[in-house]
Amino acid sequence: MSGQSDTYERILQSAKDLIYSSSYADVGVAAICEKADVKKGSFYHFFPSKQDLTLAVIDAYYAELKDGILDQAFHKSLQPIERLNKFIELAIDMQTTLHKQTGHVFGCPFGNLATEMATQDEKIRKKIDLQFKKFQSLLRDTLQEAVVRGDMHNINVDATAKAFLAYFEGSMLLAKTHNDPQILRQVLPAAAQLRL
Amino acid sequence: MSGQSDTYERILQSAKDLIYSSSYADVGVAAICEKADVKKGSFYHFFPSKQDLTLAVIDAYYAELKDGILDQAFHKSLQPIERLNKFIELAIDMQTTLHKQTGHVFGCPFGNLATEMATQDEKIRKKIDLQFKKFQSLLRDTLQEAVVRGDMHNINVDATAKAFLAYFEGSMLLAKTHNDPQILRQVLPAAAQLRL
DNA sequence: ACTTGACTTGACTGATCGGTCAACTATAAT
DNA sequence: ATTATAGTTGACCGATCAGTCAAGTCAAGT
Repeated sequence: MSGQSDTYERILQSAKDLIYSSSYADVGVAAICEKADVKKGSFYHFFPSKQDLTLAVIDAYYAELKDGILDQAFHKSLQPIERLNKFIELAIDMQTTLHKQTGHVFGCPFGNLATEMATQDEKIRKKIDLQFKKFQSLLRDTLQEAVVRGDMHNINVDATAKAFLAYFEGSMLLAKTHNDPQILRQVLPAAAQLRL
Repeated sequence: MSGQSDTYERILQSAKDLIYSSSYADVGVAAICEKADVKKGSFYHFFPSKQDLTLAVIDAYYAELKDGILDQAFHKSLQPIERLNKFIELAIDMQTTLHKQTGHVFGCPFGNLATEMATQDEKIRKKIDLQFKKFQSLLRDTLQEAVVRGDMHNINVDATAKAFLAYFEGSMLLAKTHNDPQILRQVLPAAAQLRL
């Protein structure tokens, strides 16, 4: 009744954490099984392939993002531009917390996976592309609401949403490459000022 | 006299192309050797490890970028802001050409490698971070020149340079994820308008 | 002629890769 | 009690991984 089996969830969780903190190619099925305390045979009972697991991981990424950040930041009680600022703030906090705990800036799970897999696995690329589109819609709607309220004039909401996401992903990459979340505090807030 | 040996260069070239078009983990030493028509023993005569090869590949990336784009775009005959626009234009052209030839948008070689390796290999992370810093200096100097000329006022040239690079890298990632260079034409030109 | 050192070759290592499979257990419906 | 189904287990597959090594070629220096 309550969702999938325990084993399934443990595999998914382990894969999500391991792939996020390193990469798709570097995390083997054996490592995922060990972390989940599951034998390889059980793994292939629930997932036909490593690719299928990864597709499920992408959904798990989005669910986690939604529960952890999106629902808070894009709450209707906030004014549209405040939502963008809240999202930026929460994203910085999360990367900062992770950095304190692990010593690493891991960046965006979607961006990481897309960078590695986009030219290698069409199914995975398309699925991440879809998540990006979902988030862009959220941004576009928020920007449109700001326009209606009179907070913005003469902007292309679609292009501005894309620009926001691009700037966000690039900032994450810079912080990851420098392994310093402070970079985010310096550049990321400007994302909410973007106007195309 | 004329640089390194032929074998060395062939290994470096093959590795550069293969890693750029897929990833570090996915490209094995065997594949690099086969493409370079070199036996594995010879590979390890020139490179102590795959990591050392990758460090050399990063330098090769920058050399190619310099010869192919930077020297043209940041030529002194252009006004500072024109240099930024020229860089953007050349980068779009290159990704568009590659897409026509291969059917894929590969994005930025530094961004790709950094995303994959930053949390896994400290030497590689630091080396890519250094290339980013070099490019940021180029941007900062260009922006400073624009300020001196009176084309920009009251901007933080250092933060703006970082923002430019972040926006650039994120745009590349979006184009790669969507496998469509048109995205670059829509969002990338706005990079030259960034002001922090 | 002899030595040196750069370079090449191919066979090899142990470990790990993603994935398979037959046998086994536990649960629940009939 | 019997059967069917879901889930588990551990051994196993061929391929590939990064890296090693002894033996050899070859050209330059003496």
